This record gives sequence, structure tokens and C-alpha cells, in this order.
Amino acid sequence: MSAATSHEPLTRSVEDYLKVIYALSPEGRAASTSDIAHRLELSAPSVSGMIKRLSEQGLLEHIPYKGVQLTSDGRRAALRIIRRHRILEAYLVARLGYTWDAVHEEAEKLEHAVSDDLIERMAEALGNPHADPHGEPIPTAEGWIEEVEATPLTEIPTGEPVEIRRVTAGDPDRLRYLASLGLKPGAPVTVLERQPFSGPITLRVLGQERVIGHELAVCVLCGRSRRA
Amino acid sequence: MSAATSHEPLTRSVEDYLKVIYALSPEGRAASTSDIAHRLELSAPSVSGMIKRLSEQGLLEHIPYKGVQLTSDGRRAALRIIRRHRILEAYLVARLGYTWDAVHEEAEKLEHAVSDDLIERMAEALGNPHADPHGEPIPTAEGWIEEVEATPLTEIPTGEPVEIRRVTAGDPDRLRYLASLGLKPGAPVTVLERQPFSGPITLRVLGQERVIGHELAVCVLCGRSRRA
DNA sequence: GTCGACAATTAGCCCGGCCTAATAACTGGA
DNA sequence: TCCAGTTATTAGGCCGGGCTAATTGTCGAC
Repeated sequence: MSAATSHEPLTRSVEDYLKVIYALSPEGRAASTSDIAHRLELSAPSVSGMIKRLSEQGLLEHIPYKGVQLTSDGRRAALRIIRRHRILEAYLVARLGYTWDAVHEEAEKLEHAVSDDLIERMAEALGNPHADPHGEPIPTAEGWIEEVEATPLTEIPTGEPVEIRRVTAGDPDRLRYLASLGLKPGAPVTVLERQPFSGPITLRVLGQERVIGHELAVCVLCGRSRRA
Repeated sequence: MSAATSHEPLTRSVEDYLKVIYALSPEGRAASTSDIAHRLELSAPSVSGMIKRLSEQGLLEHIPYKGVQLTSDGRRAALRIIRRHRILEAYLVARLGYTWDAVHEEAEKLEHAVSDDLIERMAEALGNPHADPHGEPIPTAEGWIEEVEATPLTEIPTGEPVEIRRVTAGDPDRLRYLASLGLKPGAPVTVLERQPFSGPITLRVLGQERVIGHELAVCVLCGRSRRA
């Protein structure tokens, strides 16, 4: 345990590692060194070295040649950073006129610099939102995160009216394009037709008929309309 | 010149050095290694080393054993950081409910992380203020800074109505105390009496008579009321 | 069961930015 | 004019966090 419990501030690097490890290890599965390296755009040996340090600090569980998982301390730290990131994104859009395609980069830098106090003030100013502009759930300050179940557009049955919950594209160009079609969280859509073999999908959104490719459609996650 | 013109991003450390060197070298005078070290709470050899690197990068003019001065590139960079810092302070107070004693620390970290874009959005949201909550002038994006002439309360003639321009205390406790007396930028004050030998000063502010010590009074800079 | 492909780790290096200890340069008084 | 004290710089080291090259594990195919 030792260092794990003591609250030495984490470095920027460490925070980035924890974030991607969280993203790469859904439900207790382990993240591989090379996946982490790929996500962070670092060499595998660099990641290997950091993994060793972080497991010595009690933030990771490492089974050599098998992968890593966050410990509960690591998970808590990761969720704190994710909370910062998503609140920042929400604030930038709501209060400073950013568009949803531009916030990620800015939040990526700020998340390492803001104090908890500032984050809570931003959250409060926004009425404690529970999702960021892309529909990603915002963890609470206590480290609880809502599990949003949502289905990619590619798997929604035709004719069933659904609502967009999350858009998982990161690339600004894709986000701008999707927004131009009205495909943003909260928008009601109905899949009209789906071509086989990863073909295009025809849908109705905001009264318009639209066709989008498979690659984009998998980023658009939907669920039944919340308020029935 | 070389590196000076190219816009490689400056590190956090470098930005801090430039800021304090700017603060320590008023009107072309040189800043000494030990003064810089003291302000940054670093050892003198560390500063010596950094000075060498920064002058090689064209940000400083260094005369060994004599001191350093910012080059025009260095000055431009310093003013950019100071702009960020002061706009951040202003924004935090105006939009997120911070008090003027709490903003410095937060801005100190954020100034190294925010983008120019974000800073300009904040400035615009505030109507492009020309001073931060302590009355310090905010440099323009082009690197011009207003020279505010102001006189410490300790030198204001008795009986002359003046207005507070700047409060140069950094310590949160002092700032809170001054605010509790109404001694903030913009407040009209009149010195009623001054005791000799750095003694206390009696003044009228907001219709109240107050007595403050010499040490605090030197931090309160005043000028003739702007709008006559 | 062995072999090859590929993933992961170790070895050894670099750089930024800090440190202490040792040395060198100014400066003001005797 | 020289010496002491102060101030600055050089020497040499450490740590975090990257890198490449070399080595070692793992595992599926034969």
C-alpha cells in the first residue's frame, strides 16, 4: 500500500497513463502494454517502465506478460481525472462558446492543471451535469460513474425510434460532420434502412432523411428515449 | 536568433523564469541570479544553468556576474504569460465566484495550460478588461502593457481624496483583511493622518475611519480619481 | 514437442531541470 | 593594493520520463 494511500500529487504523465488504462480495461479485463503504448503514442519500453513504477506505487496490478489492471486507488484516480476532463468540456461548450469538436484538446491540457475547487465550481455553475457534450457520463466527485447502456446505430432495428446517447468519435472533423447532420446526444433518430456488408445506413433525424457510412454509424450510440 | 523566432512551446519552468525576470527588471535594469533564485525558491546554480540555456535560446541577455535582461522575444513571451495570468484571475472572480485572495494560486497553474484561444474567449466574455482583480494592468494580446502610475498610501498627502488603483499584496491573509476594510481597487479613500517613523495611517474609506499599519499601507497604491 | 512470430521486458542511453560541493569573480574596506 | 566576504559559475549527481537495441516469454501452427 504505502504510497497508494498518501496523496502525493500525480504527474501529468501518470494521469494520462491511468486514464487510458481505465479506458482500455472494461470490466476487469487487463490492458496490454502495446495497447497502452499505442494510445499514448509512446514506445512499448517506456510503457513497461512506467507500469513498473505505477504498480510499485499501488496504482496498478501488473501480471508480467499478461497485462495491467487498475487497483481501486488507481481507478479512483482515473475517475477523478475523467471527471475533470468531462466537466471542463461541458463548461467550455456551455459558457465559452466552444463547439463539441474543439473541447477535447483544450480539456486534455487543463485537466492536469485545475484544482478540485475550480472543477466543483464549474460543475455547480452548470447545475452538476451528468454528461459531457459527447454524452459521456461524468463521474461524481466520490468516484461513482453511471453505466450508460447504448447501442451503436449499426445495431438498432429499423423503424424503432431511439435517441442518441453518446457519440464516441474523437476526431474533430468527424464530430463537425455529425453535428452538421444533427447527430448529437439527445437527438431522436429512426433507422430506416441498413445495407449489408457494413454498408451505409439510412435514417431519419430532425425530420430529414440522411445516409451515413458504417464507420461513422458505429460511433453513434443510442438508447430508448429516456422520458417515455 | 535561430530558436528565438521559432515558436516551440515554452516549458512550465521557462515560463516561470521569464515571468519573474520580467518582474525583477523594471525599465531595463538587470535581474541578479540570486534574486531570481529567491523568487522561484530554487538554488542559485539551478538558476545559473537555466540562464545559460535561455540566453542561448535568445530569450535573455546575460552578462556573466552582472545579471540578465529579457530580449524582446523574452519580453513578449513574459507578457503573454502575464496576460494569461491576469485574465484568468479576472475570469475566476467574475464568473466562478472566487475571491481575490484565492485566484493567484489557481491562475499560477492554469496559465501554463490554457490555449491562446481560451484566454481570448475569457477576455471577450468579460468585455476585455484592462486590469485584474488586484488592479494590475492586463497586457494586450499584442504585448502592450499600460503603465499605471500610482502612489502608495504611505505617500499620499493627508486630506487629498484619491482612488485605489492597485493592491500589491500577494498573501491571501493580507488580501482578505484589506478587503474586509473595503480597501480594493476603485475604492475612494482619503488619508486623514499619518504617524511618523513608519507608524499607522488613519484614513477614511466608504465613510468609515480606519487605521492600518505601514506594512499594509505600502501595498495599497492610489491615484487621482480617474473620472474627474 | 519444437519453432517462429510477436509481445514484453531489460539494458543502456539522453534530456530537462533540479540539487550540493567546490571554485571563481567581483567589491568594498583596511 | 590586497584580502575577505558575497555572489556567480562550474563540476558532478539524481530523478522522471522518454528513446533504441537486445533479450526473453508466450503461444499457435505444424
